[in-house]
Amino acid sequence: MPRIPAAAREQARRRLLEAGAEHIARDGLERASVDAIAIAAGYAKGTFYNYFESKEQLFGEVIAEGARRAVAHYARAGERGTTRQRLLALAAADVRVLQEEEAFTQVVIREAMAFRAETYPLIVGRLEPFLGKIVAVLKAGRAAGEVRRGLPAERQALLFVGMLALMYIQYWGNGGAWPDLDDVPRLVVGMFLDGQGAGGGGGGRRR
Amino acid sequence: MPRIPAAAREQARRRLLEAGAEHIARDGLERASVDAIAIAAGYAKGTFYNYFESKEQLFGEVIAEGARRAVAHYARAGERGTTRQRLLALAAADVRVLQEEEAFTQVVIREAMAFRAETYPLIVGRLEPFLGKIVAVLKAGRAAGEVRRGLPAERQALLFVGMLALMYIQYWGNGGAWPDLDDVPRLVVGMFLDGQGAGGGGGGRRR
Amino acid sequence: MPRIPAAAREQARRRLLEAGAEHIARDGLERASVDAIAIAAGYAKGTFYNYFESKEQLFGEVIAEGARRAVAHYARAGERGTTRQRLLALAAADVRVLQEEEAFTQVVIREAMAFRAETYPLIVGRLEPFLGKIVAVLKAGRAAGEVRRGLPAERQALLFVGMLALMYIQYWGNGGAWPDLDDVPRLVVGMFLDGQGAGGGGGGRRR
Amino acid sequence: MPRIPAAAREQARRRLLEAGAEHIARDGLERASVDAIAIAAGYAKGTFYNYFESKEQLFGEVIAEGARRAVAHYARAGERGTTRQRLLALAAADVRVLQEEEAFTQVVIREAMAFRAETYPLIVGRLEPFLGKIVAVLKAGRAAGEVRRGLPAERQALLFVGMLALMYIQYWGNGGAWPDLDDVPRLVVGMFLDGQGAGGGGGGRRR
DNA sequence: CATGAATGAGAATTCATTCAT
DNA sequence: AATGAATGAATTCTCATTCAT
Repeated sequence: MPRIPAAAREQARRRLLEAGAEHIARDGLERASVDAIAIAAGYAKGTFYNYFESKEQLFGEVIAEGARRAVAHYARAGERGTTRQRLLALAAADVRVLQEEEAFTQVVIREAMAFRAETYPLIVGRLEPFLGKIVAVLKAGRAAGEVRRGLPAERQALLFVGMLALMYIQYWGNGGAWPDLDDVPRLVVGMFLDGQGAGGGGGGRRR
Repeated sequence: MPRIPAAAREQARRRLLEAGAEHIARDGLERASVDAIAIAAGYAKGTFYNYFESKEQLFGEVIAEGARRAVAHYARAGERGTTRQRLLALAAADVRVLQEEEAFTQVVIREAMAFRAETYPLIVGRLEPFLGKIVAVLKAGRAAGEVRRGLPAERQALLFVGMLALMYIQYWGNGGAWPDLDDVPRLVVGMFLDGQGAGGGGGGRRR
Repeated sequence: MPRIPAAAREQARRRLLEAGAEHIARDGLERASVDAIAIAAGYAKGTFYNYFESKEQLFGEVIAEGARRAVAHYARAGERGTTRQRLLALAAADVRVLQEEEAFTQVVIREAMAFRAETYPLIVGRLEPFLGKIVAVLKAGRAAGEVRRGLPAERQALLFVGMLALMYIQYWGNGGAWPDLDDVPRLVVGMFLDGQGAGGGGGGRRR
Repeated sequence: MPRIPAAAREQARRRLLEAGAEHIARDGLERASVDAIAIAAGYAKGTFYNYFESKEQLFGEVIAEGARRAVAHYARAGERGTTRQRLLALAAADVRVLQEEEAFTQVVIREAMAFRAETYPLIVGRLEPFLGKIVAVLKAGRAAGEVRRGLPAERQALLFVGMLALMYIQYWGNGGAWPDLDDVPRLVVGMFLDGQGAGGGGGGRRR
């Protein structure tokens, strides 16, 4: 097994994946063209098929890769502190993923929101590691009396990531005008734990 | 000028609109084919173009019609009671729209979540009447000390509908397994006002 | 036979014919649409087919009508004087036709110039009456020694109308800038009889 | 990058261009179908679009190519002799173009005669080189007293090519029966310089 | 491996023509 | 007679995928 070729091969694949993510994020799966992706990656059309079986397979890989990259960020977050602090850390990690891998994140979120029976479980599956972390934090929080028990922790975790996604959608939808990405963790965690009713804890002070 | 045609014409248009909503909801705008829509409506391909200028125009009309039908439901909701009660009524109205016009609602939500710069403002515009109602309730709630003031009421309203959409997405995404649509108003309003932290009211009173 | 209906019918037909000539002149046979023609004539699409079997048939009728109207003008021209004078009168009659029936004339000339084996004989046939007049003049001219005998008079006549058409084409082709239509008879007859060589008469001074 | 392809590609393009010229010459731009052209060239429909952006672009290229091929023939004609001899040589060169590139020539002439504001200047532009040659000959002829000065030389040149076109149209219109193409230069130059009046060399009675 | 020419299924759209009212 | 809704054949153009070099 030649060592360099394997690396070279991996690099070509990576470039195609990145280009694919960008095009699919910008144009959607249908409109993104294999030709344009290959060229953006610096290859000719035919080369694409040396690395991916089809456009759909690329799409799956983009989602997988997006999830993989996210997990790397989550790994070091949410370990310590109160439930609120740990959730803030997880949300901040997610925002960092968005900032560093915007195209991949957009593809994942857009597809998640398309709630197509074919891809929805796939995506939930991919998000599993992140969700798992959140669930762990929430369960600890429930044990500590910091989190309500009305819903299963797994549902709560889905709501949490859903609220993150809502923020991103707003952010993308109005061209970055609101919210400031740095505010997102505080906003989401505040919303998630306290709600907008007047009863709860201290909503959103400082940042 | 024929005598019945005005009505007949309207009915044909309606059938195409319904079929269009269903196909676009199921397949997305790109994948939905004019041919299939026309046939599903009981017409030949060419007939479609006697009623709509293009697939894109149909899409716009589907969204407009979806918004129109929704508004009719909202009209009678949210008039009286505490903020919580009024929000429950508004959410219930939205759920009723979903139940009665599932395809139209799916198209609107899916497109809203696709956050495409071209359609996002359009959709927000269409939702204006509903948002307006929510904003009014929230402002009254803020005046009564029942709603927090950390965010502008308009942002809060967007979060509220966003959370409704999240529920629908879950609902569609796992084939109707959860949540039960009848629970959605309570879930969303509870989440929106109280959050999942342990501080607030008693989370889930059953129904 | 009801008298008025017959007249009404004739009038409807006439309006469709005029509208047809204009649209075909402007857009060409392919691009001209039956729908647009009918509407321009003040009728609905279907009515067109009460008067013409098809768009192609309309086209034939437009050509026939164009020729018919032209003949009416020629009828009174070219009767007397020298060959040159008589040709001038015929050319002037032709120019008058152009001015009064521009759409019909354009259709006829454009189609003649498309030299399609299917329509070319048809058109030549339609032009027969005009050509006949010219041939008569030319034959008299040949007898009088005013016209050369190198070619059959029929060929000469075709050249003569061809040269008229060339002038019209220039006229239409550059938006009416040149030649002035009033100059056309003098230009064409001068060209036809004298050529541009230096031998002959004095080309073209004033008019 | 393949080794031969440059040549192969050029050849494919050429075949499509030829087929396009033939179909457009026979059927006109509207009626000619991309599908039929591709098949006539020995390719599948889609291949056409690897070489041309649209049918309209092909059309433009056919005209350009027609002009290009013509210019090559003109290059060596009309250099020496009397005005009559030089015009004969130019006309002969044009006839040779017609014979060798009949389809291209037909397209150019048909389109020129359709006097459409969009293409007319284009075509006149393409003919520029040929017209320039004629103008040069005519100007020399005027200086030598062999050509009349009634019209600008540029107009005279247009008349000259117009008369050539008239001959071709007759030729095509009646299936090649008349005139014999070899006679065309003599016919056209005779007509152009001397006209059909009886004066011949010197016989022009003025008016 | 890379390339890019060739392919052909598919999609949108147009429009002449028919025909029931 | 007039109407205009319905039709479907035809056309242009796109693009994922294959494959010979």
